[in-house]
Amino acid sequence: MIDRRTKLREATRREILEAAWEVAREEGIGAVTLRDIAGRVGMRPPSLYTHFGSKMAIYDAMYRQGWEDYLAVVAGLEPRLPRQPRAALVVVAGSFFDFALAEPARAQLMNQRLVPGFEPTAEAYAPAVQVLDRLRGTLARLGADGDAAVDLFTAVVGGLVSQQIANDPGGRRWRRLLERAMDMYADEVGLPGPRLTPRPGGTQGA
Amino acid sequence: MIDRRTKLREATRREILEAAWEVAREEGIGAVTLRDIAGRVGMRPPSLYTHFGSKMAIYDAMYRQGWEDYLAVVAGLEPRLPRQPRAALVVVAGSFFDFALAEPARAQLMNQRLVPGFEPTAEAYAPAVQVLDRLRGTLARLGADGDAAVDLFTAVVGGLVSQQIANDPGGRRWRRLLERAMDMYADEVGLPGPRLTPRPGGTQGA
DNA sequence: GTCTATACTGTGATAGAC
DNA sequence: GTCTATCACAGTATAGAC
Repeated sequence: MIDRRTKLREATRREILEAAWEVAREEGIGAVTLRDIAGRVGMRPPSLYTHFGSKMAIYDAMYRQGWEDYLAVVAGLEPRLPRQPRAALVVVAGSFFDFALAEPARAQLMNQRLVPGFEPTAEAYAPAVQVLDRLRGTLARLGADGDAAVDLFTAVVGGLVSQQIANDPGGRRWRRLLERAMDMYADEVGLPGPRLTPRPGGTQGA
Repeated sequence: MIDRRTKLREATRREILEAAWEVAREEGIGAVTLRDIAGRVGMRPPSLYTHFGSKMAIYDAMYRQGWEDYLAVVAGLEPRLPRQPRAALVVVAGSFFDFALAEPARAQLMNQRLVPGFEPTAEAYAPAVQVLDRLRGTLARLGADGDAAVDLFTAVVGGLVSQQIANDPGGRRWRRLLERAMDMYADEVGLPGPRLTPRPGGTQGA
């Protein structure tokens, strides 16, 4: 039964989460304090405990929201992936890269263990698992089968993203390597099709 | 002039750092408190300020020590690298991987921004730069030239390490992919020599 | 120079009045 | 549901004992 009261509660929760994202964007995900959040929604800090059981519960809801948002991105992407496996690979990896770089604070919460002591609950982790399941299916359809292929993919894309955030925030130094990295990966797992980028030593050398 | 007093000071600093590493190992790098450290060395928390200007200064010294230790590993490794470029690649990447996995707390301090607000000073960052310079030289000697080759290498190896720490701590799920990842990388940058691992689809398929 | 005692500020969290 | 008041604990600063 969803009556008016629970709807109002939901609205307040959303308002609190939106304020938390604002603080995270401006101050960094680790610098979020209950006072900052409360100030933005016009509450005293203890009042937040009416809506969230703890600060970790707020992080948990943010984590879940981040993965739900990206799950929506992936779901919208899938029906219109390019037919060429390599081009599709670039679209999939690029969507993750750009989603992460659009809000580094969110990406750090979702992918790194930037908040000491924070572990997502099973419910909050669920959409992340769905994203991984979809990825597994997409890779298999493109011709990359098996756990190892998935693990290698997440390592390569995740590595590019975290290098970009850590060492060239706001730039594109590792973003520019994404197409080449996908060619490298496609060659390794045996995807068909011509390379999208020239192999550096191959074309101009001997 | 290094008299007895400054030597004692140095010893105390080392003792404090060792205690800090202990806490980091047991509780996690983000859970280190001055009270914990002080307790282990038999001091009151404010006394630590005689030896370190702030908690961040302790993190800074730890960061520097971590990279100095790994620099020593790399320096000891270099004279006896295998002649085969691919085998050498595996040794270099493996040394980083194993160094990181031996103490995840140290790796998180060194590679991720796990401590909110912590930025290494230029002095502490210096050994990290030296490691990167050596890596650049080593890769070039093996036949992988240019910034892109270095950036791709750090992304791949860093990605494997962070996936391992985050998603399979204590296991070897991504560690097992290291040789194959180095073959993949070697193929991409055009290193000579036969593959160390069989290409999955190539040998048993058509 | 080195450490202690004390205190100040800010944090997440709880209890109880309204 | 929100408030005030309060707590325990964090990092930090300073004054003073030795």
